[in-house]
Amino acid sequence: MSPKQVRGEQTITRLLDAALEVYRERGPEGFSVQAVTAASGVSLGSLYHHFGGFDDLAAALYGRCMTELLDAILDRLDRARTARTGVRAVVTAYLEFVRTDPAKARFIHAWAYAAFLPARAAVIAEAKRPRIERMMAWARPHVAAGRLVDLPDPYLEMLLIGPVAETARRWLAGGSGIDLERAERVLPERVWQSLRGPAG
Amino acid sequence: MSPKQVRGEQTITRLLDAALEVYRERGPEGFSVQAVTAASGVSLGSLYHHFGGFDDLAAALYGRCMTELLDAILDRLDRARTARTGVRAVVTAYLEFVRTDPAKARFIHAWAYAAFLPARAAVIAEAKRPRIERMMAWARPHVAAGRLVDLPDPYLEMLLIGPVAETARRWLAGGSGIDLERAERVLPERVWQSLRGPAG
DNA sequence: TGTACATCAGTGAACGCGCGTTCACTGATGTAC
DNA sequence: TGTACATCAGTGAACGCGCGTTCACTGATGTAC
Repeated sequence: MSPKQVRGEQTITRLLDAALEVYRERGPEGFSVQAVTAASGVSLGSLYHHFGGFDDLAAALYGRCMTELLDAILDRLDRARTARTGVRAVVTAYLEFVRTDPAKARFIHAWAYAAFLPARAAVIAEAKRPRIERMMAWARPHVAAGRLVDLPDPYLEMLLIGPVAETARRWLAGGSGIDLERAERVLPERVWQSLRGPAG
Repeated sequence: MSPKQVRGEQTITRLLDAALEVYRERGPEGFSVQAVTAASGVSLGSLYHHFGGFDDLAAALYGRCMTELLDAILDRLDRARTARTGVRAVVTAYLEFVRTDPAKARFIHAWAYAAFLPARAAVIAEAKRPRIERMMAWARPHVAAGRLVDLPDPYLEMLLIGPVAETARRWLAGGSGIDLERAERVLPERVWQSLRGPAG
């Protein structure tokens, strides 16, 4: 997890790449150490040299996927000028990410639940916090100006992410008549309506 | 799963009760056939007499929990007179359910993801469909009158359930500064804002 | 520049544990005449 | 009402598979003088 040589860094990358690939192709059932080592060409012992256990590898992959998702969102958010376009950008970026890379999205959603144990929850929160914080920092001036509703951060986040996260989950679970592109057209404005403040 | 004697019905109930209890006390890690048989006092063979496999038992438990949740919501919805109070009732009822019986809520959220396999997804959808349909039937006249926004059913559902589901998930995962009672005060009105139509 | 040593990285056979599942069986309940 | 038979329900020891993990080892890279 903290290699001292470049070679080690590369091995870790190869493992995480292979892990995602395994998950993409065989789903949660086929996601195992043996499958990952086979797919990566890295030996079992080497995997254990870099990770404390298989769960740590999964946590690392989760962190990587989550970081990508949040960065994709933040990238869009930075270019938004108004409160409304900002909110819409977040929703759109999330849905686009899911559509573009369903495997990563699926891993994120599936794995949030292995995160029941407090120990892992902390690691995960650590990866997310600075980026969520940036999102909230973006919101703050809009809240102050009354363009966004004045709520404690977590509830703002839930309203912003809830509908898209649920939509993603349903779509990833298959069927259920959800079309992501339609969601991209329909949801952003509605989420904005839930978040606009008295001056918005 | 379809017993021909009352005795069988009782055994199934005992198994499902025990399964929930095991899940409540030992979490997903400790959720196993052996644990369930031990907790229920029902023998392994008997469990397999009634269920095709352990997954089927889990699916049955999921169905039972989900039904309870949806019924709790529908019960509140039936007593709502306006579009606004209806939307608020759904949000409140969901959060109350989570607060009252976290184990059931946790099982629902955790298990929605074992449902990746199409076969099980169908079973689950079957349990939910009539009740979701009732929710949507409630919405339809309000949509027609312009009091609720005119969206295809799935997206309406996502906007209605998304923020609460995500809130529940976070709260169940522990920490993250979410207080359910505060959510009950704050979210309903915001969800309503996202769903109100031009005449609402 | 060369050598000796320490640390990091990688190897893969072997292991043990716990899981879901099976199976040959006994006991209880229902049914037909 | 009593008896014979069929089906349903329940039992628990035993099994095998696949999983994550360990470990004694070799090879590669970095460092000190």
